[in-house]
Amino acid sequence: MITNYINIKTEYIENVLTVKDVKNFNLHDILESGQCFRWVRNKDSSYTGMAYGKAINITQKENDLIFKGCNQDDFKNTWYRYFDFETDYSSIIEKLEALDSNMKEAIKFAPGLRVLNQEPWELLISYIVSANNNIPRIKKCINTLCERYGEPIEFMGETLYNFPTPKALVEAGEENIFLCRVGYRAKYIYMTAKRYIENKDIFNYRGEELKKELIKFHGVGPKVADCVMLYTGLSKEAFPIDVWVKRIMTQLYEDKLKKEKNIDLFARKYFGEYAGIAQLYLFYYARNA
DNA sequence: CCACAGGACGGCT
DNA sequence: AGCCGTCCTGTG
Repeated sequence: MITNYINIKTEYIENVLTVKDVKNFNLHDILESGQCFRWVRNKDSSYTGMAYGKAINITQKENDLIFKGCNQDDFKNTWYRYFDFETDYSSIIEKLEALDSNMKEAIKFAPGLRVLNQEPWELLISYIVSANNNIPRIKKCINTLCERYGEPIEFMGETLYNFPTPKALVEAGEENIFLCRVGYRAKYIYMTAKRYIENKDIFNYRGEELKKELIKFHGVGPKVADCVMLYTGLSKEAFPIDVWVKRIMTQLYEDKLKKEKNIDLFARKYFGEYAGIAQLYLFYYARNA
């Protein structure tokens, strides 16, 4: 069974869905780019993970993506958007490459990167955990929270876990959250879960208004707010600035930054509506090149 | 044992 | 408004 979507086409046989001839898509780079923390790489190089309550196993073979344990509705309703297939990266790359040779080089290093559309609540907590923390430990903390307070799901002979609900974290309490080795962030996580239950509608906001609302949560500053906005797909203009991005931006755009010393403002003017995508290329390039 | 890495907070000026 | 000590854990 063949189905045509905007930008891609898929083939479906017995719970295996193949996306054919993908362009600007590298599964490994996308899932190891620091924007998500819960995907597990298997020995056969496939990735297993969950989002929006659905478990999946994905393998990339050249320009084909093989989704195991995926029916056509799951792909249409969840994974098509999760992997941002609705966005035409070729045209965005063309625009960014036209800006300068720095962008050209960063994109050339990992042209298969994409910004995922992840779940807002999960990202809010995940990026509170990420503050003042490194990626292996962030993953460990989040996995522990999921194993202890998330709903278990059986998938291809193993047990996966949904991300804990706000209610589950409130019921766990600050002391038990602390035992997941999140350190002083336990208080932030607990308070955020409580506040989120009262303010579930915040993700109806967009842009600067959403950022202002996000920063009202304890443990959420400008960087965390930008990450949540970008990696949920709620704002592709958000430009999260961590030490790596700050380092590479001051290095690559030294002259241009003399006029506009606020990196965030400069980036949003310079990269425009795709600042967030530019950030991902630069971040990955700065960390791995 | 110590130094360091990683953002937000809160108290200070 | 900006500066800076503190928070916790893992690694070298």
